[in-house]
Amino acid sequence: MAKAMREPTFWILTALVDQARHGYGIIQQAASLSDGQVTLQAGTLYAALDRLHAEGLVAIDHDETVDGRPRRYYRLTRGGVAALQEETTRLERNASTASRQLAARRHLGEATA
Amino acid sequence: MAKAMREPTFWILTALVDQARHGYGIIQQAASLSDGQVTLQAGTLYAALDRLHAEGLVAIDHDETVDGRPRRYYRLTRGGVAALQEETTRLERNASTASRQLAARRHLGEATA
DNA sequence: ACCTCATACTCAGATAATCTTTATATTGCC
DNA sequence: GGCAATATAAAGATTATCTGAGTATGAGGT
Repeated sequence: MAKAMREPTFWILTALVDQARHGYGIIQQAASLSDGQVTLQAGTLYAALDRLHAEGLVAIDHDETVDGRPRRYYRLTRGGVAALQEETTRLERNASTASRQLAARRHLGEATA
Repeated sequence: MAKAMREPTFWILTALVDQARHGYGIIQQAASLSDGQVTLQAGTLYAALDRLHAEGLVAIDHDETVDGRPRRYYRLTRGGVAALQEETTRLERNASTASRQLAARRHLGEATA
């Protein structure tokens, strides 16, 4: 079965589509894009970034140091963009299949409890 | 963060929308609805059905015995229909957000590698 | 001076859904 | 006789994510 991307991973990629961002910036962008519905956990995020980097979906853009604290910026690779595009298409298809089935059920008077 | 439903779970619920089905029937319906893209594993399926039953999203419709082998039919509860509807809406929103971001990127000439 | 909040990252341990594999059993086809 | 399809169950492994703690700085409030 087509390996499903998990939600946090999906939002990380989506947050990086328009520009390179550092960890905290990704968390904020994901929250903003989802109208506050998505709150990425720090532990999830950095683990996922390591994994996505190893898989070649994100690359390290550059490192900065601000007030003695390091900041690492990440960006999508071409593979990352392609993966997100594929995933988006899959989500659309899944949603429309379920929608169609749900609509068909409604026609029938909703017998089941 | 809104607890994300995993794909196999999503397909099990979708396969049960129109009628009660037994395990093997669910596997076939999921394959059919997804044009062969989804192949539910038996181990995943029965574990998920137990879980979904415990959560009240699916109910046992009835048991049959065919050739000495038991067959258990499952159906969606109202809660199951509602959960699938919610999940479908979420998928649509997620997909359209990612779509919008991807489209915006395309405008910019795709600088990043 | 002290506290809290926002920023920014790291790591250890637990949880939970899924996957893999194995087992069992019958029917029908070649 | 053996293999594929039907049909379910259960043990063991994998893995992404979550929880929670730790480290550290600067700004704003009391």
